[in-house]
Amino acid sequence: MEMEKLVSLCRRRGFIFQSSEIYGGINGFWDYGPLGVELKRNIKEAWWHDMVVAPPLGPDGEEIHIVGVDCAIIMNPKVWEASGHVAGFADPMRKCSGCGHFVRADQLWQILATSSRWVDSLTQEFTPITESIDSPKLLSWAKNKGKKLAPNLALVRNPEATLGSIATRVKGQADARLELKDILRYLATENPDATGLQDPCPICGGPLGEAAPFKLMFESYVGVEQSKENKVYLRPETAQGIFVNFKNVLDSSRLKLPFGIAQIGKAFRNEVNPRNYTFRSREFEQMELEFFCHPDESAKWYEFWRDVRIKWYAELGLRSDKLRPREQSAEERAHYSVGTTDIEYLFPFSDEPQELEGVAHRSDYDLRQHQEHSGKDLSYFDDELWQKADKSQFADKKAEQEAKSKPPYRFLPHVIEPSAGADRFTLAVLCEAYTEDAIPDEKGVPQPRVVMKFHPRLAPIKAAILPLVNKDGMPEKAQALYRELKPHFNVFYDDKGAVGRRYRRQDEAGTPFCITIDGQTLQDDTVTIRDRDTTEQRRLPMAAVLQEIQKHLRPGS
RNA sequence: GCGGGUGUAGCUCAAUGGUAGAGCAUCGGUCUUCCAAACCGAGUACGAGGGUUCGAUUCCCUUCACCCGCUCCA
Repeated sequence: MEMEKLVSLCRRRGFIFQSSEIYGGINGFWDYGPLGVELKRNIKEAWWHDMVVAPPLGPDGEEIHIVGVDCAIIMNPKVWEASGHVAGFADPMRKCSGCGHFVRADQLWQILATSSRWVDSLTQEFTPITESIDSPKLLSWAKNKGKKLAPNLALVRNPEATLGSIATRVKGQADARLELKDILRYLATENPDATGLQDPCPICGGPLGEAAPFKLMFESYVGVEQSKENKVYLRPETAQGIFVNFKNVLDSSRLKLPFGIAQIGKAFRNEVNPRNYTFRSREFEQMELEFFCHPDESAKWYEFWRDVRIKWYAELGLRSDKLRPREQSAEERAHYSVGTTDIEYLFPFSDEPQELEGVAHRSDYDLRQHQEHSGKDLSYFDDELWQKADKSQFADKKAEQEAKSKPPYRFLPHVIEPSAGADRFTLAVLCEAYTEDAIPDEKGVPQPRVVMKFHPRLAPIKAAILPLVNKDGMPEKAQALYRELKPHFNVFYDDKGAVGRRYRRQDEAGTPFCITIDGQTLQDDTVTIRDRDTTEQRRLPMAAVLQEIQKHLRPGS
């Protein structure tokens, strides 16, 4: 399936529009239309229901307790210092004046040494490159391979001047062994007297500009004065709102470990390059659970939530051959994580599966960070264990107090975080649902059809009520049924045009059931119910329609 | 951010330095007995800004958006 077809359908039927489209749009922002908002709401509600209202039983068959919060998008900026986002999200980047490429300043020399094509080529021909400066050979490299691989390198642009300046400079220190770094800087500089030694771009060899912070968090100001003190950030993830409220929730809800706190909400990241429709947006919605547990049990809960989450996607219709869990390697994991599994989906726009959700074992990293930065105690006291403890082992009150303040009685819980992207799952559901097939017309000739095969729980419209023709009392019967169903779920009434056309319209909207009122309805109050995917029809009493449809909307169905 | 490509009606696509067309879709009407029927009628477009020109949708510049590749993706 090509993405353009899906994008076109989403626009045509009102699933997704470009934000501020009449002004030419804005890169990385999207609006959900009438059908899209229902789809995404159903996704969020399914998540909330299946995670918060009625979570599955735990690994030992025990009940799991999860509560929700809804935190402000703008928080005290210290939150983002504690979480590491201010540092991590403002990496100094250097821009190449040749090709415009950005490179992280702190990784430049590592990238040059290991993954720059032109440096590779250079080091292969001059092994070891640091032994000597072989001018004729460098000149020949510059005129051949260099021309293709590093067009903006000083050595390539202006070999004579560059080699000349190297000769002068290096002469004075003939015995000094030059590091690769020094060589590359010489090769990148035409006129060191004017510019000083320059750092080359790993892509094209052009000179890099000064390092400047590249802000990945959106900034704003609280209050009218745009001063440094008033600077705030739009949250880049919802998780931190949960961590900083850990104590509040604990103190107000009588929860005991293990338990979870869930949140669905918007988050913002100033992505370098939003791409692939809504997949990488600058404003997006997350569905996050922070599950707090005893450190000794964290591995068990990590595996539990990972498996629960994979199953959830499969149940809501993502095909297992396109869905895959991928355990991150130790090098790939964030520094706080003891284990992370990405749940990935094979989108049509990519050859590689892309992340829908990350299930991360965050250990006690976040609570510890906030405890240190805020100076507030965020530890958990295991009252139950303390009650059971043999107090006679303590010499005096002081020893008792001492014991109470330490593990196993008092400790920082570990956290398992299943963090899902609502927009990404919505996109995956749209991709998965999009189907082209053919169904026979009145003459039996197969006609192409586009049908969105949503799981009934997620479908924006659950049923359409269609009078076969607009006469003989059929519209009245149909209206009565429409009014009966409407309070329970989204129903659509359509009496325009031929019935076949109306079926096709509902197919594109992904409506799982079409109820048709025909001549027989007038005689015995039965109607036909058409299955979207098979187009087969069954006849059933009008009075049984509500229950029949509801049967398919129940969680787990 | 760079390189390449694309911007004309809701969609798919024409034509043109001088009044912008079609098919499908949409809406209204006639009709109606199960999978985009027929007929009649209607509305809707040159992404934005600037320049050249008597006149620009067409040529030039800038910009914005989208697609592909590179890059980025705590």
